Amino acid sequence: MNTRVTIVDVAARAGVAISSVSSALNNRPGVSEETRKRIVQAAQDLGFVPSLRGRSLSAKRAFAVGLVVHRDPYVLESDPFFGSFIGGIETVLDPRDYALILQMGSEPVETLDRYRSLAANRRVDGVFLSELGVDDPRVPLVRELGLPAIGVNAELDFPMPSVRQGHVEGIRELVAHFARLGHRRLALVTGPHEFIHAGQRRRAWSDAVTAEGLPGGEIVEGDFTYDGGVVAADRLLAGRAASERPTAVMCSNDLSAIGFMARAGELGARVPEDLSVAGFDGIQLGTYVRPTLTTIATTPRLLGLEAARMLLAAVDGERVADVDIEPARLVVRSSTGPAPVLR
Amino acid sequence: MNTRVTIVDVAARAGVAISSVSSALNNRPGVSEETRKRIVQAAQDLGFVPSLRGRSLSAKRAFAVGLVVHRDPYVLESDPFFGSFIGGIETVLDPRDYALILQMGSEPVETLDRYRSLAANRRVDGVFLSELGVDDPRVPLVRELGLPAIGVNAELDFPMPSVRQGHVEGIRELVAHFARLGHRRLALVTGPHEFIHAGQRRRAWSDAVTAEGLPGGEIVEGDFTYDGGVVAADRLLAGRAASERPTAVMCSNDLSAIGFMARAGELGARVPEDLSVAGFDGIQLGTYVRPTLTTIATTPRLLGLEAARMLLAAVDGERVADVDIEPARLVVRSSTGPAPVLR
DNA sequence: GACAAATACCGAAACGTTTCGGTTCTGTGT
DNA sequence: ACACAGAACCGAAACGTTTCGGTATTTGTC
Repeated sequence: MNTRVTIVDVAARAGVAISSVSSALNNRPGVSEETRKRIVQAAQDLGFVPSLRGRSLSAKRAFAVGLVVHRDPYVLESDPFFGSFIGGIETVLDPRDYALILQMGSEPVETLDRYRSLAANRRVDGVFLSELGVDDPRVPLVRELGLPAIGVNAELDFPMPSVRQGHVEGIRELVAHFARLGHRRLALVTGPHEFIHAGQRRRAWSDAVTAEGLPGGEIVEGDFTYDGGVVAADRLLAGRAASERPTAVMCSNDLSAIGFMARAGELGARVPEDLSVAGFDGIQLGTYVRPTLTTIATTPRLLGLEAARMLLAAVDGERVADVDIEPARLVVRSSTGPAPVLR
Repeated sequence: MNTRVTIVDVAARAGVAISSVSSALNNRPGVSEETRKRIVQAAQDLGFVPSLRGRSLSAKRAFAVGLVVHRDPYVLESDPFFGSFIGGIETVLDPRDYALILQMGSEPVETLDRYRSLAANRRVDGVFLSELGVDDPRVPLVRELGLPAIGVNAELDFPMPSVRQGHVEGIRELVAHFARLGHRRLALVTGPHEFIHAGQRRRAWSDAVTAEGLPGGEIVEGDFTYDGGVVAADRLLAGRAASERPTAVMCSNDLSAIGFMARAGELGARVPEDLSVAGFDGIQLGTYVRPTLTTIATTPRLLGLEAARMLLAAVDGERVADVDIEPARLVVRSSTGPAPVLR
């Protein structure tokens, strides 16, 4: 019973050749308006849906794109990024009848193999490259595999098209915010140096601090986790007199900022009275914790949307230009306040 | 240059017919050991990878399975479940050369359409049904579409094969834990009643409370979010004398428990001195907050692993039996303690 | 009314596998 | 020496589409 209706059924019902059906349904020229109507009608009557498999073989396309996430599941757990990012991707993929193939590799090596097998049997027509590392081995790999790819928040000299959300503006706003509040002793908690976006945020921070004419301040490396924030708070606050502690800290993502705040409280630093803390990302959780977290809000959904649009264009063989979406902006909430008066 | 090596190339090099190559490479009988070796060698020399598209068309299979997530991105954001769940799925899919197609629908209606189009062009060979609702419309739909499916944490009378992780044991352990600590005034914060697992946890709770001979206590409906926990804390604690407040509360997931704890603190209830709070899930965040969260720890990775194994079996036409994985167990941390002494 | 050009339509090949029926070959038993 | 079973191998069809070259038909021109 369950034999699907194919193009030959439609052709038979409309009394034409299958090539005509194909032309009619794909709006190719060379078929009269009259028969086109008849064919469309027949297709509709029979509930014809072109077989993806047939199309795929003939068109040499997979009609799918790939996203390989290489993260520890437990980091992913609290990661706001991919949910919204994927949501944005879907928005574009769906109307074009493309699908998203998701792979997860915890080990970096494993990840490379995923790309390799994705390419080997041509399961995808293109891939996203997100969470880029410095000298990321995936870049030469996809190039070698001849796989169209779009970089997400890549460096400016990235060798393939890339979509970016500016971080400079937001960070500059934050530093200005700190300066206006009278802070002089700043500190930064970075992400792991092997991620390029960690380095980007770090440089933007240093530039902004210099531009405001403030002292450089300490920089400690975190790891984008809650725990990393806790450890950073220990490094910057534990065993120090109030006068030696920084009064304003930016953490390179919200999760670590939240960990930082929690530990700061335990170490006797009240937020924001003694210490201002800000994050980066704009995750929901930041509006729930007390005090609510000042942050630089990103829009991963938009990033995904634009990335998908670009990838499909690249798959179609178009030359696609880099895109900069609306930069991440400062969102002031209650974890930042005036610098404490020194005794 | 980029023309892929196909089975005919292999056949030519080995000096045999393509049908023999196919037989040899798929370990079908009817080809001598000698020529099999020769064929395998030729395939290796040429770096032959069978085309998924060709196989797909011929075998009438997509070699992919689907997962449709229907959640608000912002709930997903803090959701530990899918990261690990998907990780578990991949473990099984990968060696079998299957891929996972992920779709996200925020609207329930949208979700149904996703399943429909997934089935219409046969993009997947089967799907997972997770986060089941009561009278979930997806069930009749996949049935009508003739799509193999596996339920995840479905009810016992679920009409298709399903993998479950027991929640009864852990909840019974938690209630016993509360009883042993001297708590008599209990309360439960549920999930939205339209999710079956919310109902399941609620019933298990009531049963366990009765079994321990404790008074029923209050039950308020939450929504699995941090905010829902905050609201529930207001409902149960605000404007009440200590003697009227519950002394032990279980929230139906960790995120809402964390929200509950935060608000409880603001309302002057110290955790765990005045009030014991427990969650359900076992997310990483629960080990970070202070006090660390007592919870009932689930293992979504195992759930995904088993679900994928079952789905592939179902796709192969096997009759697959339900599977119960190791139940979720109580993990006592520091958010629960002895009941306060009444004045 | 003849001829060229444009249009509508068709048939077959191509995409890369698997499968199935058929042919050739080898070896066994009589 | 012959029949015959079984193994090894082959050719072609099938899966469902798109594309391309070709033929028949219409239209337009002089």
